[in-house]
Amino acid sequence: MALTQHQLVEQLNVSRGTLHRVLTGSPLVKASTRERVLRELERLNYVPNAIAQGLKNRKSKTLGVIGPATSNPSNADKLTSLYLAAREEGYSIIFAYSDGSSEADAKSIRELRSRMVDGIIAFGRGLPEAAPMYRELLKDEIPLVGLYPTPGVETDCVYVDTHGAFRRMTEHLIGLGHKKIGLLINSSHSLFIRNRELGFRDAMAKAKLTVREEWIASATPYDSQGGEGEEWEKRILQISDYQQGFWGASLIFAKRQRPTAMVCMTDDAAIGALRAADLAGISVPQELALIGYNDKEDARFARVPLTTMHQPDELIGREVISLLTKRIAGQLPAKPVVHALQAKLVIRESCGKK
Amino acid sequence: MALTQHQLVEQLNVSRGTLHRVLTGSPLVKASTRERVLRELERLNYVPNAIAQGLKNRKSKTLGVIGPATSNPSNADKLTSLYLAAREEGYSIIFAYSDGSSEADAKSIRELRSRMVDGIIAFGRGLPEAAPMYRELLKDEIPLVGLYPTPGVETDCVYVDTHGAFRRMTEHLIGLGHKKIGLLINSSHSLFIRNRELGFRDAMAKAKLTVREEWIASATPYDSQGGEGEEWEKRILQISDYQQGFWGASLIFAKRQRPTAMVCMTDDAAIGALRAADLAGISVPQELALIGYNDKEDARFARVPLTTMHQPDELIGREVISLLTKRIAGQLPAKPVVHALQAKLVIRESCGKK
DNA sequence: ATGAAAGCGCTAACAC
DNA sequence: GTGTTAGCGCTTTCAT
Repeated sequence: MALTQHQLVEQLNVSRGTLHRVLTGSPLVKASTRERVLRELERLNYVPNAIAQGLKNRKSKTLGVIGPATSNPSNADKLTSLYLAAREEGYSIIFAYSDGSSEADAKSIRELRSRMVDGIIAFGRGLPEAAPMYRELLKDEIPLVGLYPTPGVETDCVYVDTHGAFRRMTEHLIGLGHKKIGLLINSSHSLFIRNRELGFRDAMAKAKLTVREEWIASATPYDSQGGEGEEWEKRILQISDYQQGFWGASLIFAKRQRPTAMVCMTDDAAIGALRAADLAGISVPQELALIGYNDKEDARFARVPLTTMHQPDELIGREVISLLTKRIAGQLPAKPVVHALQAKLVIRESCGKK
Repeated sequence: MALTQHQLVEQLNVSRGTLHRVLTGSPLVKASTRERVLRELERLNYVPNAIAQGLKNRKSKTLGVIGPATSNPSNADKLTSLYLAAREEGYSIIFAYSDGSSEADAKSIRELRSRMVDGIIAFGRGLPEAAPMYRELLKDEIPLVGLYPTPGVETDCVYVDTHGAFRRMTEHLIGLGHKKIGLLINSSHSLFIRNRELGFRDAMAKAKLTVREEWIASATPYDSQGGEGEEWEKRILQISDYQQGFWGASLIFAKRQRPTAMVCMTDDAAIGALRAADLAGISVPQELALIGYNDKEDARFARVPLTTMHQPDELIGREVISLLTKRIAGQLPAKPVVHALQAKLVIRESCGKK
């Protein structure tokens, strides 16, 4: 069905060598031959067989994407920008979704290795549990770039500095005069989440403000007191950020004393908190300032438009692909490159105008 | 680096034939040999080279996904379920995002053809403009299943019946006693959108209710009166559903007479309308009932939890893959299979409880 | 400037 | 029950 070079050679009366030279733009071809061949190629709509090329070159020109790349709009945007940047460089993307469990990861890794991907991009949340998988990949010397640092894994990484972001969010609130500041977070052990809390605590400490633990709502599955490991992480993931925000905030509102501001894990959590505040008759931002994270579109259209942090998702794709292709080409020193990008504060109404 | 059968054969003291027979589970191998080989395979962590297999078998065991597969949470969910179902069948997914413009489509198609995908899944919105691309694919006899019917294209298709869904949404409102019903829609020429309006009009006609055109807000780019073609579609896409809902509703609220209920294109549009209502001091659902479509998580957490339609996104993946693999295997009659799934009404509060 | 031929890792048909 | 071999479509080296 699809045209092969073999068939082409017959039709065009040239040798495979010449055909190949035309195809690769080598100058060692007579201009008239080149032109004729090119014209025919166009007419016959020849598409080279990337599978055969891959086998021969031992480079498939594909990149694998592993992890929960579609689990939220921000990740989905990253995936899109990854694809666009990869295509510029002649790479295709093999999508190997994984919910982050080790069986799912293992399956995906096997799949990608079998497809001879030239490199892998790992969506992850910085869970220590995921380290063994990454290490296996590194052992095989497959170029790997992470979208969040995984504790105990030394690899290339392009990520948004959530620690710094939450520091700045908290500072924003402090700058607005708030002293009684709460935090809506969850009890995941992922760095992705833990760093948010650390950023918050850092800013509070730096401003010599005391952190009241009762104002930290660390959402936890209803029927349990705490836990760890994959099973635990999975259960946390099952509670949506909205719910975490809603119940977390409701719990805090029930205390004798309330904070005047809350730093929220995500926009969704902030929107959940906003609803809880509405229901409790607490006005935002007058009685309670709320700051979110992600700048998803919903943030702008929340009942009170959310002040939040915007992540440069579009940029991430470019950075990752640029790093990964250089790594594949062996143009990078052995030492892993870690590239932190900064989120940007977007001021809207949920902390008061200004 | 990666182990090949050639190397394996040396280490294991068996022939390629026997190795292959073990690998494919053929019974024509002495049990003891099989066991020994299997054990070694495991120990050495052999992963077959899918590229070489693909070249040899002339089946890459990959499926291409084309179109805006990450552009909204519903599509992203479909992509995930597609991946999971495909993996069950031994297929990998090549992700070829396209915004739906013909250049982007053409690039993606070329990419997928070059990768020898065994089949293609097309995310699309039922735009007549997209027909030529699909037809090119069909001409090459690449199995193709669409996720929405494209006018003028005869191909396998698994989709959610939005026409019926909007009929039922409207009927729900009518059943609640509403007679003055508006519609928030946009001016895309895609079937994906047009069918919603048709469903609405059908239900109104059937109930002998007059459709007041002034209550139909058909969002249009600000600086223009109408248009068509790719450029037009692209501009509409740039206006978010929230904005379309917000401005569309605001426009309707400004009329001398207002509807008592509105059917909204999507949940986001409904949330936009809800905000417009809040700002205009119109209470939902008492003065205005609002019904959305998609049941995205935001719908449940809107200020007034949205009554909406839930799409079986998880199911779609299975259906599509099942259809596509059968088509690839030649187990289907030539006549395209079109499979419409039904969305389900989810009653919450935005139309009044009940 | 052009052509011929070997081989990437795998499968399958055929020989033993 | 096991071994051998030709070739899938392409690239690349070497010869002409």
